[in-house]
Amino acid sequence: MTPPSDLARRADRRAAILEAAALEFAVRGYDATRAADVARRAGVASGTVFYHFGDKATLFREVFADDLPRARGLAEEARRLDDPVNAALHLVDGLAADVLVPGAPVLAAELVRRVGVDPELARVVAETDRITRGALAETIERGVRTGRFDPTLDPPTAAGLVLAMVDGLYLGADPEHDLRPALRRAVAAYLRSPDMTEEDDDRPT
Amino acid sequence: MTPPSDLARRADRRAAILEAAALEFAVRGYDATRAADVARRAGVASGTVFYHFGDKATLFREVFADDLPRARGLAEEARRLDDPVNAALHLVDGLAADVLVPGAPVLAAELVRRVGVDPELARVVAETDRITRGALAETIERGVRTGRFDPTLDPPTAAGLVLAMVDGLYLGADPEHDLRPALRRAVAAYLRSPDMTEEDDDRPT
DNA sequence: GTCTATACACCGATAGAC
DNA sequence: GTCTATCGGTGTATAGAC
Repeated sequence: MTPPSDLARRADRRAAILEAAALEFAVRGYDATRAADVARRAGVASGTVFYHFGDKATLFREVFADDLPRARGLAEEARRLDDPVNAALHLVDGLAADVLVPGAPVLAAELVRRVGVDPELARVVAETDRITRGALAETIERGVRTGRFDPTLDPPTAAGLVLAMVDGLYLGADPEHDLRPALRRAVAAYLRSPDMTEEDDDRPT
Repeated sequence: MTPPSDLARRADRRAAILEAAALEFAVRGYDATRAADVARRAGVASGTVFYHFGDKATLFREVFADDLPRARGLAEEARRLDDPVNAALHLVDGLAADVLVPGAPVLAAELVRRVGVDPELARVVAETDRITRGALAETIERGVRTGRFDPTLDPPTAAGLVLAMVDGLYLGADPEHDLRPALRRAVAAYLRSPDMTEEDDDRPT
């Protein structure tokens, strides 16, 4: 259980600020979110935010800190799935997991913009992208080789397109209509070998 | 030719400011772009920017002023194409026309964010979206009815997914790799009736 | 570690000369 | 119509008390 109080308290504070920051960034965007807003929502003073994170840019980066390990895990899982169709759809499901969380469109949009401004953030995002893109391209290549996918597909290009589809879902994200089932279907149709007319590619999440 | 000098000069100035604004917004984003930046690039004084556009929010909105008429024109063209496949791909081509212009990702991201902040902008974007989405859904419905498309497709949902794909292309936009050909292929594969194994859907831009 | 209070920089928008 | 000059509002980050 490790020493309870102080270390845990510190982590709690950090986590509270981080959660508040994610929420505020997601509704107001980066610039419009003031440190005071985050502090109020987290129930701390504005100075405390800076004590823990140094500056606002770092706070924003930390909101996305989990993405990289998550991407690694997802890539690993995909590699373990024998069927390329299942593997590709598993990647898509994992990447699109958060599309319906409120504020996702704004948060995604802000991420795109901040990447052009914050080189450290760009580095992390590029690495995450490299892993995801690699896993997807690898999966597609596997499908092409085994005849399950359209042999005229260029795996890196196809991977790029599938990733773009997922990104697009984040932008439009309407909580009323979950487009993820349609996305699965479209991805499957795009990748599938043209001569496999009938094939069941449904799979429970 | 209409009276040359003053009226034309005014329009030129406006256009110059608008072009400068689009460029600046596309690289720095909305908040980080100062009126002075736009003014400098346009070769005018900062006060002149406010004289022509009133405030920064209006300036940003005006950058997208062309989108609505463009959407109307595109929808009209699609309606005139008999073949649903050609019509759908024509819409996709038109919507994705600007993916490769430098700064497109940031501009697209900023648009998403500003829509949540500027109700007037939201109104215009919603109207543009309504037109595009309607034309696409209508086209898909036509394709389903005539047996060219997958009969299990729900036209509004499918339209939403196709629009999301296009949006996704704007986000990732890498000038090195034009994903639009892959997009055309994916859209065609997604919509196409599963029992039409062999079909030529290529068409010059 | 966390708070309060504030210094300092910055930028949108305006006023008024030309 | 366009410029120069400036003001007011705002928000990051820090300094120092507790």
